[in-house]
Amino acid sequence: MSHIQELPREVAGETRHPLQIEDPLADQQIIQTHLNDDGSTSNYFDKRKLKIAPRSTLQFKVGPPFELVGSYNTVLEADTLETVLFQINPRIDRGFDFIDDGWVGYKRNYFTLVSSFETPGLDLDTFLNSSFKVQMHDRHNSPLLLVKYFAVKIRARSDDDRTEISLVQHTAKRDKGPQFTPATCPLIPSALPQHQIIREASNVRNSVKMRKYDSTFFFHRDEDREKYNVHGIVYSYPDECIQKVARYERVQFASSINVKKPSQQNKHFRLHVVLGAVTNPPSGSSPYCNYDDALNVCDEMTAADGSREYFIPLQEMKTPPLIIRGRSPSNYTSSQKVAVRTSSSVALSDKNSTSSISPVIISPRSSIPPSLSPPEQKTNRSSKRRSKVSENPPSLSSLVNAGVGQNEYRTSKRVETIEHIERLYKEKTSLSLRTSEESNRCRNEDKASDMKRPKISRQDSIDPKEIELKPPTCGSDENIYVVGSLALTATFQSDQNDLKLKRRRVNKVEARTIADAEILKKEPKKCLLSPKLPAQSSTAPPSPRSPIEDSQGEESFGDSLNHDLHSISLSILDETSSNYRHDPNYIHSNHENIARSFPRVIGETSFTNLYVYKHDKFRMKDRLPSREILSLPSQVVEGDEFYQEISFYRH
DNA sequence: TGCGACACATAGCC
DNA sequence: CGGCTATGTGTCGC
Repeated sequence: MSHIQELPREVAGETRHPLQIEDPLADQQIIQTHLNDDGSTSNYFDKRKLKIAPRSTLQFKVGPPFELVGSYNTVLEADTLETVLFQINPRIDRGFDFIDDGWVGYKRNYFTLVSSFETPGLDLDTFLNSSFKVQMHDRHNSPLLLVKYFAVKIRARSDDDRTEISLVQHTAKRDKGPQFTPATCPLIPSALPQHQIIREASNVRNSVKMRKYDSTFFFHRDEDREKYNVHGIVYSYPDECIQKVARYERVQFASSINVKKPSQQNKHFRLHVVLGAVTNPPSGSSPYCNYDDALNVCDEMTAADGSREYFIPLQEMKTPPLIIRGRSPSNYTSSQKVAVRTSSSVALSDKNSTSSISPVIISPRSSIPPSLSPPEQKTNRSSKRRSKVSENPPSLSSLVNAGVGQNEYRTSKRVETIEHIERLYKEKTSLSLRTSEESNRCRNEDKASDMKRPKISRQDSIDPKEIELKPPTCGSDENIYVVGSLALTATFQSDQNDLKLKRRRVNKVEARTIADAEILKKEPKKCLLSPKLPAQSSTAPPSPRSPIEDSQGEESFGDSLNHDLHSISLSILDETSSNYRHDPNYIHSNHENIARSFPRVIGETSFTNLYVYKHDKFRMKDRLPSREILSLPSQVVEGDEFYQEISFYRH
């Protein structure tokens, strides 16, 4: 089903909010939410400005779309000699945020890249029972080589000087476990599991859950031995358990990379996914020795049994340029940094507390005067550092929370989570939110600021319906307080019942991004043509339901999806115009109590791999001109000419 | 200055 | 619910 068809008319149709869409303040939204194909969301935020807990589901997000680099050598079905078509199906599921029109990752953090491949027009059983030969395009006399198996591998390279960049992978044990280079992954054709499935399956240890996901990720050829031809390719794969999806999790760029050019400009990197056919070397002299180094046509590998194998590339895709932020402290903090002081855990655990007050104060790190900071403790490596939370000086607590009472102080290093904030609402606790400047002002001019904002008091309960998604205004409006993408507008309106109502509506809403609206506006015809391949449409589940067959007994996809949506429901908006812009004069109506915003311009195709299937050739089409900066085309079709960027593999 | 190593914090998993 | 696990990132010291 096409996203486009689900578009509410108000958004798809016309230029309903042209001014709002252009609002430069939209760029300052702290969290940009994008609806993924499967109904889950990707929440993009700048880690300089917002710290989210390492295990938060908000750390999962769909990364940049891949574009075709090229298709290379040809594979023929051995009996019919028909050409086999291939389609790599990659996606990034963790580690890259869309910030300021660019895709940004962190050198220290993991990313996840998953990929499957498909053979359009060739069903799986036929594939498994068939034999395949690969023909080298650049050698007239090249023999047809029998394909042992198909495999994908990933590579990274600098976009500026074209050098290859090492990738490293960790196990879940990280420092305590081994490091290794992402392996070439033998694969059989399969659809790519949806983003939500990758999330759910990311750290599964429970055997029931492992079984639940087994058929999604693995094919066991020996479980149905009679069904498959022992001469089919399925029996030349190296293992009984064959992966259907390559999951490269916990991947990082080599720690030695320089993320900036000598000029201090950001370097750009790209991640590549290469599908290849793996063969044995032909008997006698290897015809590849010439190719390997000079033309980089194929790579020699060593099989598990020690024999030589060759990886013959068939197709390659790559991301748009990626910015990698290094370890510089500036990449972890800024004057705009949003941190949170919350006693949520206290409020949540201290059921006996008579206080309903749970302040959440946003302030920059710099808002804590050094004199108020806990005294520095010089520690040796041998002694554990003390907990920053448990040893907060009470004097600071009383200062920061003056007039609030028994709330525990949290340092600005504390992680903010949307879940935290939402939980506070759910528990009907109060909260007050501040921008950094506001926080400072509050401490320094407490009474004065209270007078400036007579409607808001830290003792008052703030109704969730007063929450709006707004850009951080940093004091431009005294009645707006910002937390993440949330802004509280000072008002006395309060109606707890509305919350449940809104939540329900939020879960039903078919959210669209303004991005989609804008792209539709600019390129209505191109966008209405589905960018998806027929194969993608036919292999993808028709609805956001789990494709996993035996899922009883486990939390359903829908349930977990609801959790996920629930946790970010405050970011999910309808098409009301007031949700698209910062409007300090906005007056709440009963109709629209929870503001919702999708200000970032990200088109649907930003998250769809950029290729089209056409005349037995894959071509990168010059689509999405308004956002072409995201993915400079590696291939351009102009008239009958076909221009292609030089790739890892030259032909 | 940047990196390896260790440490802390915190949500998810079981 | 409590303990364990995984992972973003703070920090030390070279």
